[in-house]
Amino acid sequence: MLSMGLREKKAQRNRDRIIAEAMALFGGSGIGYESTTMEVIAEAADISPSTLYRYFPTKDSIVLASLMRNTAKFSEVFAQRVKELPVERALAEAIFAVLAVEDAEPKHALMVRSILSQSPVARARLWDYLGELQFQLTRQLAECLGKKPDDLSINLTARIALEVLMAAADIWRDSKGKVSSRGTAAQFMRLLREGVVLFPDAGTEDVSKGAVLKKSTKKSPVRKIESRLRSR
Amino acid sequence: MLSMGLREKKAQRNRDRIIAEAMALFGGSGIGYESTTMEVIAEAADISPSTLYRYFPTKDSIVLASLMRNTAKFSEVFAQRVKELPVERALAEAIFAVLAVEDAEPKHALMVRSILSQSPVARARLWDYLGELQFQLTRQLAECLGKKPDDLSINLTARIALEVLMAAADIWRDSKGKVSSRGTAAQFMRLLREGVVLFPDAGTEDVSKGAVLKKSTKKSPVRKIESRLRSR
DNA sequence: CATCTTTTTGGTAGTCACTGTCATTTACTA
DNA sequence: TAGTAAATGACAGTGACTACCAAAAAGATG
Repeated sequence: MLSMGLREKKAQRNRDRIIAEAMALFGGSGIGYESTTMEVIAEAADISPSTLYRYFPTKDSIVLASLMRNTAKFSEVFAQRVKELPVERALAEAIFAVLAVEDAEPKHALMVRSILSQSPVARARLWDYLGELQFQLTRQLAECLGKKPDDLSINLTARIALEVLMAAADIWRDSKGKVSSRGTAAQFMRLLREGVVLFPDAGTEDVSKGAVLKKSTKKSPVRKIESRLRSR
Repeated sequence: MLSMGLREKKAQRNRDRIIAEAMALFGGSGIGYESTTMEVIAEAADISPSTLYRYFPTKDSIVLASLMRNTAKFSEVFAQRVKELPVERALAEAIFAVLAVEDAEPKHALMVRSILSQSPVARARLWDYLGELQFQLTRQLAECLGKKPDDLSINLTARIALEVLMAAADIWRDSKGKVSSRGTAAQFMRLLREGVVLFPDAGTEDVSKGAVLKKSTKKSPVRKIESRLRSR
């Protein structure tokens, strides 16, 4: 019961075969993402279109399956490293780990990026997936630091971490693999550490008037609560 | 010649009518995004499907047109304010300006967000649009600060600014409009200013070995702002 | 091994977003 | 008023994706 039966083995074989054939058709020496129909993919993988749709409900899910093999590293590495390292180090290493995978297989990574640039829907899926990653990371960070998941500083940190990851990958892709993505990420981290952030340290109050958080009441004369809330 | 002829007037009327009818059908008391076919929209707007496709090449472009009316404020306000204010203030005001528009029309904003959650393709378009915004902002910032557009600190600043904008909007949406988006944005800015950023100040080099960028040889002054690292 | 059940597969028909073409109508112009 | 260029609408596709049903394959049971 524990070992895979003939059924599951076949299914796994089919899944791998579909991804391989599809990616070959999509990028590189193939015919491009848009002009590769699901029928063609099915034919290349020796199954019927119906069955293909049963394995992958949408065309872009094939690309996503390929992409997730890389990004899955993130949460994994972070969860492991955070046990023995300070949070910020674990975060950095998780970022480097994902980028290292892409560095190791530049052809595959560039192909995925190429497909992404061809298909808005694929991009949408990636975005959704990043949202999930962010959600997950937020919870992990909250747990490590003993804060609530809806803490704004946690939220911001998770967002920025993933933004650094994406930014480094973007710049790497734009340079066609010439600049090291890990180097770029390291520079971003240094910039963050040094405080490049361009935000005013005063005067935001008048612009964001009425910016009271949560259930703070409608009592108008409590302007000072604002500063108390934000000074923490 | 300069004044709009009958043709352009009619076209404008059609555009407005299409957007209005479509948005009514998509959200709120309508029948939802997916189940509203282009044919139905055409019928509601009193034109043929062919003509509808001539006005809006894709279904999601109708949503996007509605969304852009808000986000267009960003570059506009920034370009204007940066003339008389320091860059960081102008950036903050641009963010607040966009959020203010959403605050002013919460029903419309929530509807757009609802549609976005229904359609991956619409999300993809929004993402693409954000990419353009980021590109534009990067150039604007570079010009203001006298740096090259491919400067990493510029790149990072633009990304973070838009991330703050999106984050505030996200949180506002998740709270169904209860928390002030401008207040949240202000808090994010404060956190950034105080240096919440969780990144190590040493040891990144060994992980990102070989990560040498153009002029990265320049060793920067080590400012340890990190003393305030969130260790609570 | 034969039989029964469950899962997997393939085929068929349909919906809908979107494209291309072409004749017709409509707004502008000489 | 006639002529031109643009806008429109009808029609016929293509391709992603869905729903449905019958046949084949895998597993369980006698």
